[in-house]
Amino acid sequence: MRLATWNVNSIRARVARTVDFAVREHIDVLAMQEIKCTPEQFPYAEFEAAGYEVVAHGLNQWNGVAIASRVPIEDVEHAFPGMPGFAKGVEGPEQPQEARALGATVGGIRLWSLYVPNGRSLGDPHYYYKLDWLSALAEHTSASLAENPDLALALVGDFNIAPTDADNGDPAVVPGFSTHVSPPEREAFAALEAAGLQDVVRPLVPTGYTYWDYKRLRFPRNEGMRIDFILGSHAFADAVAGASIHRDERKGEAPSDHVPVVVDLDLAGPDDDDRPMIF
DNA sequence: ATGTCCCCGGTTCGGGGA
Repeated sequence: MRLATWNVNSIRARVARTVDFAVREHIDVLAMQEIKCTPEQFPYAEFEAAGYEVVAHGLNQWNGVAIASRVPIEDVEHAFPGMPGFAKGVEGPEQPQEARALGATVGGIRLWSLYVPNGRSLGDPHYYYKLDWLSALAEHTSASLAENPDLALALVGDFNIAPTDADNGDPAVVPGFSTHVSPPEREAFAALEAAGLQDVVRPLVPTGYTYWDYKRLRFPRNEGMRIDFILGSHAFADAVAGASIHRDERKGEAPSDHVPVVVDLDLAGPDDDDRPMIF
């Protein structure tokens, strides 16, 4: 099975590109972030014509997450337990949850398509929201794996954190002044690993960015960031047979500012490979 | 160069977000 994650930066603006990629790369399950639409607005027809079922979670023009799959999508959740909410100028527990997490079981994997809050700037209420959100995510991960240590759990998406200095090539993102690289954010990312997850792509693709700002020629200069990840439990990681970061998807007409991250999985069970066999 | 791109409201532009 082939699993991908991609912050598409508006699915309506990029549906042809997104489906073309999924078909061309034989993606079985595609987790998307920043669909920027409601389920009513989602362009289902293009995905269905290519053989994908879609579950979408979006509340308005902001955020939004979805999963497209060629295998059945089951047990959908629109937030993980304990997920904090946020609203500008609103304090306390009455803050509404945003459309940043979509959980589903696909092909025996418990999958979360995640769009971690950006943080905006150090000290901004959104920055503390980001840290709280990640802390709750680590709590949920710990609880899930405590209940079933052999769960094939995958947290995928845009984490909005560059875990190491090598993951930041954007000269505007300055340690000490910028989000994405601050010690608390990196500690929050490490806490996900401590909860029982590992970055299954980095051992196979040690270098490379997944995002380049639209501004200031960041892509031609290759001044990007590695902020999109596939984190898996040991049962998931054991099935990983390959990985790739599709840098070319940042090229051409009207690209997203992020590119797809892909893993190939060797899963137990019946042959789920839809590619033609060649002898 | 606050340098781009996307959404919305309700319209040819400003605001918000990343």
